[in-house]
Amino acid sequence: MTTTTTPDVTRVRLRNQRVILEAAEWVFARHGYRGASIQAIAEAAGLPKSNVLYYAGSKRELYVALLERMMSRWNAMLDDISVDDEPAEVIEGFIRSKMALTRSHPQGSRLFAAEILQGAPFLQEYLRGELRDWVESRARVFEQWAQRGLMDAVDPVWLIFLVWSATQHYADFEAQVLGITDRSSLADDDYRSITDFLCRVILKGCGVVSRR
Amino acid sequence: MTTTTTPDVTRVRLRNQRVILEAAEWVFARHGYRGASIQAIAEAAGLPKSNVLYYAGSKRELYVALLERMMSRWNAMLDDISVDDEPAEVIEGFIRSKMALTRSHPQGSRLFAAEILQGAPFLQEYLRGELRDWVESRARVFEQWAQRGLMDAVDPVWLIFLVWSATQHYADFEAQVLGITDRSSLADDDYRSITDFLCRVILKGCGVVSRR
DNA sequence: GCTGAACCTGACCATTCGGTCAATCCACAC
DNA sequence: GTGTGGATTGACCGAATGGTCAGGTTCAGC
Repeated sequence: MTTTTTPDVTRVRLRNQRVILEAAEWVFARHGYRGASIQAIAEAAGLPKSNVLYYAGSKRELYVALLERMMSRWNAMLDDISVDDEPAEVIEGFIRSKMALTRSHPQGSRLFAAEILQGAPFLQEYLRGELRDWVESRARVFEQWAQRGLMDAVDPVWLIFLVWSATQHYADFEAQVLGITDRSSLADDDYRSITDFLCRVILKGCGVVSRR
Repeated sequence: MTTTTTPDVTRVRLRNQRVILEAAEWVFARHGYRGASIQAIAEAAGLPKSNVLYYAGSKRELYVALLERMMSRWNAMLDDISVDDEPAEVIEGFIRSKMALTRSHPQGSRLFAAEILQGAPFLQEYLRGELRDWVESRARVFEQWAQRGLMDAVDPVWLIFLVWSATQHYADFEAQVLGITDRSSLADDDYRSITDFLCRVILKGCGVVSRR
């Protein structure tokens, strides 16, 4: 079984790494990179501080690992589209997949928000690289749709930001949403209601017409 | 030259308090409550740490003072409306005033975001109190407008959150917006373009009709 | 049951944290 | 001058920070 230099991937290793990542995501999302302490992460994970550092290496490595995990989830969502696709389907799918990501990984969304809030020191490259390319390629398709009269001629970049912000909100500002709506948590029904609302308003607001 | 109980020594006091508040808002917005250090605030203000504490009292007092300043700006924006008002005017004014707040006080917006991200420990009361009341009173008006056929029957609370999130985004996620759009800052023209986009899409998306 | 690698962790380190305090500075009224 | 009261700040405190390390335990493979 033993083959390379990397330590054996034991069951206990996987379990501890998972526990540590979950705890760290929670603490980093709540308090940001600087505000998070390894001691707090260790307590959330139910492990001694030394044990956390044994697996994580360092605070920075742990943080970067979490960002990379979240970025890979983002990338899995960023499918490509073609001008021949159906605008309504694409934009609705865009909203729904982004909302699903917010719903399934609220901690990761908040971690991302905290990273951007501090000026995105670890994500500059990603933002100015592949994410920008993805936005621009989508923007070109939206513009072509507008030229063909399939939707209004709105700025496609602002439209993308609108979808991102409107969905992201329910993770990042959850405390505000819960406080104002007098809930202790958002249920599946709430998310369905919000998603339907956003699809309806944004599609109509952009004048998206179905080709069918 | 006024010679009452407060001599012009207060000028020094006011100046330092202002400088400290600005520096603290920047650091707190970037790193959150825990992640911000008084030393960092002092350096940003160009003052010794002791001097910052002399005026601020404590880290907590400084943070609370900043939150209160930001909340008073929020409240100044939260005008009341009546069912007899013009829906298009009210909602457009709502979007524009929120966007203006984002534009004029991005640091304060980010501070607010960081506070919510950490679970709003200092703002629970405000969120569950006057802000909730304001949202509910607005929501009732929106519902009446929908009953009268002046706009679509969308959930008014989700609509309010949509406006908040879409505008807030350009302060909180500024680093992302700048990275993706390849800008070094957002100009007045950009803000005008974004605001017009949001008014157009959201008004149309809610089916707001003018009574005129 | 032996062995070695992986796992675990209390003790420790230098630095930074929020905060205190006494000494000093300084502008102005007397 | 001299007193006065706020403004200033370096020195200092105990606690917490990220990180290291030595010495221990556990356990699978032989």
